[in-house]
Amino acid sequence: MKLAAMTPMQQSDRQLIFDNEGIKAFALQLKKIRKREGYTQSQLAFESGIILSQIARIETARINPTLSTVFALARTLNVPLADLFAFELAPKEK
Amino acid sequence: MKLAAMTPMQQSDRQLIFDNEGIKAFALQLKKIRKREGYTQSQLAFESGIILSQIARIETARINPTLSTVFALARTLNVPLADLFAFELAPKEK
DNA sequence: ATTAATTATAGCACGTATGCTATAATTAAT
DNA sequence: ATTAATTATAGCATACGTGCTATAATTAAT
Repeated sequence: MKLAAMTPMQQSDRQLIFDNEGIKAFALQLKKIRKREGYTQSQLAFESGIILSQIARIETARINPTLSTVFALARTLNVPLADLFAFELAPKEK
Repeated sequence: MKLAAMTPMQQSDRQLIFDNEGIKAFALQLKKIRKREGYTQSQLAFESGIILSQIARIETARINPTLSTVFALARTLNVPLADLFAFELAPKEK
């Protein structure tokens, strides 16, 4: 029996967005600033309350972090938010 | 019978962060820039692909948006990311 | 005052961010 | 070469962001 026959397997038509380009750019930016400020992932994790594995996931662009997470990192690194976002997004082609 | 007796009701000890202050500041900033750029929520929704209700939720600081969402908004509004984050977070007290 | 436009709220389903814990892989130090 | 430190990966449970649809509330226009 074919698997498809028993499992409906209907995928959602609705698409969530994962902005690969932006997420990668942010990952780089965070890593850069973290090092610039002399933090290891481990220290940053401890002081910010964001778990280490999560910081690694962010810096390797595996996930799409929330603002609260980013805010916690910026606060700990003691840098303006704008610093973490000082990179260019490719403009939307219309 | 007491409700507590039948339902375990054990809440997770783990705490997720919702940075109320930051989320509120971002909400204001988005609203400000959206208007400055002459967009209604509805237009912004349509062009960015972010659903209207979601934009309202963001501007009323009900949710903690993801970076991909913010990136989509910045792209549509055609403003640098740093603009959306041009506000101060209260420094972390240690 | 009515009507239209805009913004806000509500509830649901689904996907995924996060915390947690453990381990592997990589890099730095000795 | 070993050891230590740092970073990356994995799998799970839980919370919650997002899309979707519908409706209410508010504000602007006539």
